[in-house]
Amino acid sequence: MTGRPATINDVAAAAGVSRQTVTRAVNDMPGISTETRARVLAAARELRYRPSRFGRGLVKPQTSTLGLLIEDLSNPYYAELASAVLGLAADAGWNVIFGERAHAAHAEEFLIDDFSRQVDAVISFTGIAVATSRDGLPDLPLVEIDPLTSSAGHGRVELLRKEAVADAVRHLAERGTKHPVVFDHPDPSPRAAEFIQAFAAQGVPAARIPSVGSGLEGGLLTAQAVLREKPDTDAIVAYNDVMGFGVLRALALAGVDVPGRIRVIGVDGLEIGHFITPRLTTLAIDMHVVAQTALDLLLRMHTGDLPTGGRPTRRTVPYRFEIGEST
Amino acid sequence: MTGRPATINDVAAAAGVSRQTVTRAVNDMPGISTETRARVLAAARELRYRPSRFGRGLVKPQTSTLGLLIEDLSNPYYAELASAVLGLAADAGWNVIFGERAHAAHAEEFLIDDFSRQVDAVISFTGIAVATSRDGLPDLPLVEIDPLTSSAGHGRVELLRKEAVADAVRHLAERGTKHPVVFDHPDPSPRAAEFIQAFAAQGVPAARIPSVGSGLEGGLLTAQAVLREKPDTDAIVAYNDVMGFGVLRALALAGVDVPGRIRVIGVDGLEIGHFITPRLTTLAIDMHVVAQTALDLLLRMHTGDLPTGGRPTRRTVPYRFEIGEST
DNA sequence: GGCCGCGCCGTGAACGTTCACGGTCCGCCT
DNA sequence: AGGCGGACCGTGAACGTTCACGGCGCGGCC
Repeated sequence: MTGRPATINDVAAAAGVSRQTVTRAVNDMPGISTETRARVLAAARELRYRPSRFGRGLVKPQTSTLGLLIEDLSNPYYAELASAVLGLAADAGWNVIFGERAHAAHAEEFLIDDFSRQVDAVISFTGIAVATSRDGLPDLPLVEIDPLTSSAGHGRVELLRKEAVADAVRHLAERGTKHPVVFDHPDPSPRAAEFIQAFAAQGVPAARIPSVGSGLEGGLLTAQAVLREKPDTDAIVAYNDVMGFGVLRALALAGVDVPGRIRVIGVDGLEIGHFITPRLTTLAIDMHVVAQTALDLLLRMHTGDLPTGGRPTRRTVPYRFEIGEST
Repeated sequence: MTGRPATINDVAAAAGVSRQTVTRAVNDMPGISTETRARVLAAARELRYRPSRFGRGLVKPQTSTLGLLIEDLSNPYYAELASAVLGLAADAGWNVIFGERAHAAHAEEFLIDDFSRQVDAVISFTGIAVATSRDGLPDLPLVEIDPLTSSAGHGRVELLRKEAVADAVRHLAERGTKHPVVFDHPDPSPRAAEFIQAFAAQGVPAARIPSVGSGLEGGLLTAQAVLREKPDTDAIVAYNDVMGFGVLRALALAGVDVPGRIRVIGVDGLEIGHFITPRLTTLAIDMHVVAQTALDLLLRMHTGDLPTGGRPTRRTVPYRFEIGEST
């Protein structure tokens, strides 16, 4: 009884009609009498019939599906992009399947074996390089946002920090910063390097601090470590806003005056940063623009307007420096 | 040239082999010589061939897809659940398609016409009642989380606030709260009613305040309005944590002492609430448990273990009262 | 009364893929 | 020399749905 799911033929047989009549009943098509429709729908209910999206997709103009691969949805930074992509994709008539790298232990194989088979194109917003082609098959359209490594993606949206970093560092220098520290991943990242270089250009030596942990907790712990080990620190550049919030919390707990004794600046421009006391100075970016750019690239790759092989197509979106109360 | 996408037959013809050989080449199957494989893959590349997931899904054991409908991904509350569902679903071998109500102007039709056709089951975490059955067809498995109205879903995860609300209100009353206000949606919600009722049980009259706007900004604006119009207010129950952050910001801007003059409490238990100064007192819930419960319900409906019609199956997850620094 | 039109319903074909099976060729063994 | 196994490749069928078309019966019009 609870064997394989019922097909349209089962329903047709049960109702004593043909496939086509079942289709007409199920899809609200004309050319069927009210009584027949009722009889067919009753049979469908009885058999728990649901039309197979595969059978249908084979015939009907296929609704396209986009895979969105992000690092961690619980970070508002990624959530904001995800939200923007979702809205734009819906407008374009696309469905969005999510993949989360943080929670998928087997991320790589997942993407290759399952994900890429369910999807017509991929937007990746995770540092790592993703492999989208199984041995020899043509790549599916892939747009990478802010990729750390120069990987195999053939559409790239690069987030320009240079200008904003310079503004931020100048801002700090003008306010007398002498001993700044720059939080970084355990592995050196270009982001931290840019800050340190910009400080150097202002004649200020900045120390790179590999953060202990990540996220809010990581920001807090790293800041506490800095307070202990580098007591003359007068500015902290957090790796991102979320860590910046953790830093602010650590400083508040330690009774450190911000920005009086230590100035704090984040990266991302999360909305909630505007509502925290003190309001976090940050490098902000418009996620909606990022999403729009990525999706535009992707759609054009999908229609064949842009190549999925050869040289990557690049787009850039700039950060802007946004002064809060924490500097 | 850039007409319809290439099929397996096109590749077979171009390589001068049969369909089956193309399958063998593409899927790494044995029984094909190295040279032939290379020739086929070259042709596939040339024609931009990608196997259709519909054609394949029709034959192979179908990977199931779950639709997750949430209110607004940019609210960390929903993002946390989404993240949890994503992880658990991936473990169970399910894909997850997202729908966002806030960004889908045409949410209802979207769900009915597109969404429900691409999906084998639905988890809905939005207040509104969703319709999943197109006229007469059997419902697909649907689990609703914390549904406002008693709607048509046949799996329900209800979030129990009663106990925690009582704890919170008692906590406030013990600390001498006399004139609390309770933020609410424009339309009266059960959540606010529960708080007001609990206050009444403690002999404290609480005022219901329909919030102006929602989110961080809404919390801020509503708090400012309260400061103007109800200056004797000594406690604010925000509708959720995010609004609570907005409230805290408004009070900080106005120089109001928290919790000295006004105590603030939120609902949700967001992680970031622990890192804000003052740490927000809140009603917390474990989103991972919620996700697990919902998914368990859903999977059992999907396998037919639980009915998708008849009386809804209910599960409950309790909030717990969590004392921070804001009360 | 014959013809047309319309409402209702059924029949082949097609969509793109994989599976089960059958065929061909070559080399090797007896 | 004949047979046999294995490597390689091709042929129908099946998956579940929709589309284009064709058939039937009935009422109305000339």
